[in-house]
Amino acid sequence: MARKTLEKREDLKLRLIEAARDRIAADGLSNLRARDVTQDVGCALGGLYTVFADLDDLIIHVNSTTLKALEASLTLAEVKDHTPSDRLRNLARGYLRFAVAHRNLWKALFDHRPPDDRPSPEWHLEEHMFLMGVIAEPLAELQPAMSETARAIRARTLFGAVHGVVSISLEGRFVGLPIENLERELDDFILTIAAGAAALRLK
Amino acid sequence: MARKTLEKREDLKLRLIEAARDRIAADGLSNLRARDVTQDVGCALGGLYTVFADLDDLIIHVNSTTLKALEASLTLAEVKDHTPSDRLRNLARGYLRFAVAHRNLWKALFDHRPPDDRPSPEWHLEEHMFLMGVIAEPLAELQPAMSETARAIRARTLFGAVHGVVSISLEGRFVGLPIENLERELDDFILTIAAGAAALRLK
DNA sequence: GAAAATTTTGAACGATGTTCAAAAAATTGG
DNA sequence: CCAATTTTTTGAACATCGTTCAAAATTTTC
Repeated sequence: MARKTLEKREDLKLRLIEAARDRIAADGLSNLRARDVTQDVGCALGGLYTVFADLDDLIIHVNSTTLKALEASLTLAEVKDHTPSDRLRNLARGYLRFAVAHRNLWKALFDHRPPDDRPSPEWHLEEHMFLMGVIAEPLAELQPAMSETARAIRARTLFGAVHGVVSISLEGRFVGLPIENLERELDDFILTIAAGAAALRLK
Repeated sequence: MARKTLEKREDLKLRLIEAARDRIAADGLSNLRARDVTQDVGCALGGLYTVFADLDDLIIHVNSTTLKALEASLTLAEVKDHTPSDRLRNLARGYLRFAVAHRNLWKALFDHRPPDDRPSPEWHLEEHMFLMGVIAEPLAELQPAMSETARAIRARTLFGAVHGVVSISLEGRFVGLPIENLERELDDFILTIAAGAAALRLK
């Protein structure tokens, strides 16, 4: 009956991910401790290493669930029959709101650096790609003349820009500045880019 | 003769900063070890704690020198009698080139997170402000109608965007993509923003 | 030059991720 | 059903950190 043990392993895995997620959400990634999560789920310290390669592996799995939640959040905000500019603005807003609502989990997505000799696995890197994908769509409408590969690069650039703006807004010392102001600033930023893209297209 | 001991302390401080900088530049911030830097300068392990509060304090001083180098690099690229759009593009290029040339030192600027109960000192936070300052200038030309405070926020937004674009370009898996392509992409991005700002100004 | 003050030292401490031999539990065979 | 065997789980032990602090080394004072 190998079935039962497999299920138990999978169950432990899920419970560890959930415990780690709760810990990160509450105290931040830098305060995550192997001893804490194993105690939370009621297994021995070594138990963690029977289902995960190491703590980084566990964190990657937490980040994976966070990415899925972000994906759900963003695709929900997607409305097909808006202008490309509106759609990009909604995506940026959705990203900002998710970051505000799940600050520590969102920060963990980018604060986590796997050790040099053990980079993130391919399957996790690919999970990041959907972010580029959802951006690439409205971008295709905005600049239809662009080649597929150029658009992929541009989508990455756009995501980097939005992420950078959200990051610097939420970290720094400007926290306390009302969310509405951040959102308006981000709206303006996206609007400027969309207007610029449109203007250059006409030239 | 308190003079001599003061000088020696100051000298140790400088040598530790230099050793730490070399270590970070060579192996990255995450591979910096107190035992390594103290061995490099030839003092005891505890010696570090006679001139710095802790390792974070030393890292902050390394980051301070990096910021000064970045400032020198960016102000050098500044040419007053260009169009605002050109000046912003030059700043962005300068930022990208600095990041590429001093990858690990540049990454340390943002990877370093002081512990929750010991945030970065005020003097170091203010060192970041010059980055906003150099951006605010060409921005003032581009959007003269904007209020001072709105422009400060916009400068921060713009820096966040450029930093985000450079970050995502240099990290991710796209490394290996020729610098020229990154630079062209960044140029286009800045150009788009400048064109958008100009277009919206006319409306 | 001896006593006092100061500086430097590095062994020791506490915290942390990780390992692995042994204990516990589950499976198998008769 | 029980004993033998395999598998799983355990947590003490280890290695590696940053940090401390009493003692040694040095410098200053008188």
